[in-house]
Amino acid sequence: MENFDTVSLSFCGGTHDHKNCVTTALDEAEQLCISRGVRLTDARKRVLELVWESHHPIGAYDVLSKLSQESGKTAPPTVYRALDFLLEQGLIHRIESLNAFVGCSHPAEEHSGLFLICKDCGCAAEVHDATIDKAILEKTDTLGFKAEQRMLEVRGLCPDCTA
Amino acid sequence: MENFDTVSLSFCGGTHDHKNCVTTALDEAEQLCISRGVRLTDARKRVLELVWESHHPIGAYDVLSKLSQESGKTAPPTVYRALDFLLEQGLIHRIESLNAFVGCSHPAEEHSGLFLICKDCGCAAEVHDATIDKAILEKTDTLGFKAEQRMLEVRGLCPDCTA
DNA sequence: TTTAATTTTGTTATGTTATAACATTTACAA
DNA sequence: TTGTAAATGTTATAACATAACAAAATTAAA
Ligand SMILES: [Zn+2]
Ligand SMILES: [Zn+2]
Ligand SMILES: [Zn+2]
Ligand SMILES: [Zn+2]
Repeated sequence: MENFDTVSLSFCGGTHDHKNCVTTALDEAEQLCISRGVRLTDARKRVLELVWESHHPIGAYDVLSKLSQESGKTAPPTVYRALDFLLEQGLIHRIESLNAFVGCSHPAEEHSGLFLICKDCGCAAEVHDATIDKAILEKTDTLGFKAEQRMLEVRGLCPDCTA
Repeated sequence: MENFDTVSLSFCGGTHDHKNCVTTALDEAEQLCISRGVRLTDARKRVLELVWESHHPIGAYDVLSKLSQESGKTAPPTVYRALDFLLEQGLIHRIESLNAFVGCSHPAEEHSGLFLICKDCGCAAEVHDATIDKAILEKTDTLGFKAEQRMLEVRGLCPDCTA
């Protein structure tokens, strides 16, 4: 977890077989839910798939309109319930500054990522860094603040858009 | 900028003369705007005051309803324009995970804070840490990502609510 | 000091994101 | 198979934010 993970990196540049990313993610999600004794229902699985199929963070209402196209009229709670489930299970992340969601490529381990969001091409890469994690933890500990959840998002230009 | 600043700390605990905090912040804002050649109009100043008067991050529509109470019917753009101005000038910060705003107590220097948000009492403290800043900067630099804006928010329990 | 340009504010309407509340169906186990 | 819990459907509404254009106020120029 020390660099851009391959999937996220590919979002902003070279070609890759993204279908493969999606199926891999869905398979892993399926296994994970079984091992946890929770139900990855068809609706939830389809929402996860739609999030993964998007090459950018996707909003709840974009998911909704895709669902409506394929399954007829669908209402917001359907989507939000699925997204909530996926968030709880760590299968997706929410990007607060975009009100949007991205798939997580290592849902098995609990973690807080750093999201690099390109203001030009719109891609969002999830990266991890132990030094950052440690620095934040030490600060909150020192202050007597009991941290439970963290969001770290950086807006700027990705390598592809800087050139 | 190494610890909880006094103002923020006081939000979650002991009593303090918050009126004093507000007037200090308003005075500093006034000076800063003059020195920058931008106009802190009555409307903008009043919104800044309302944000400061709140002991918690305050939402745009809460500001709106206070304005409406005192000045008669007011529309959302009035508030959002003022908030946008204040954000541009660094006089307030936006907490993305709450869709809410807090006053900044050192608007003269450009900076990115770490916001500690108590899920129990709702207070939000802005703190700063050079180690964190450096760790994030190094990571983005290494990845060739040109960072422009950073959002770092931690949810949990503040010292007062932990006890 | 009138005029012109620019900035700020007013106003109406609408777009976007998210949840409450309650009914129905489905899955699963006793 | 029947009771229970979980998941989904449905309707309505809440909460957050901006587009577009008109009017007023400020500033700069003539
Ligand atoms: Zn992740
Ligand atoms: Zn880019
Ligand atoms: Zn600040
Ligand atoms: Zn607290």
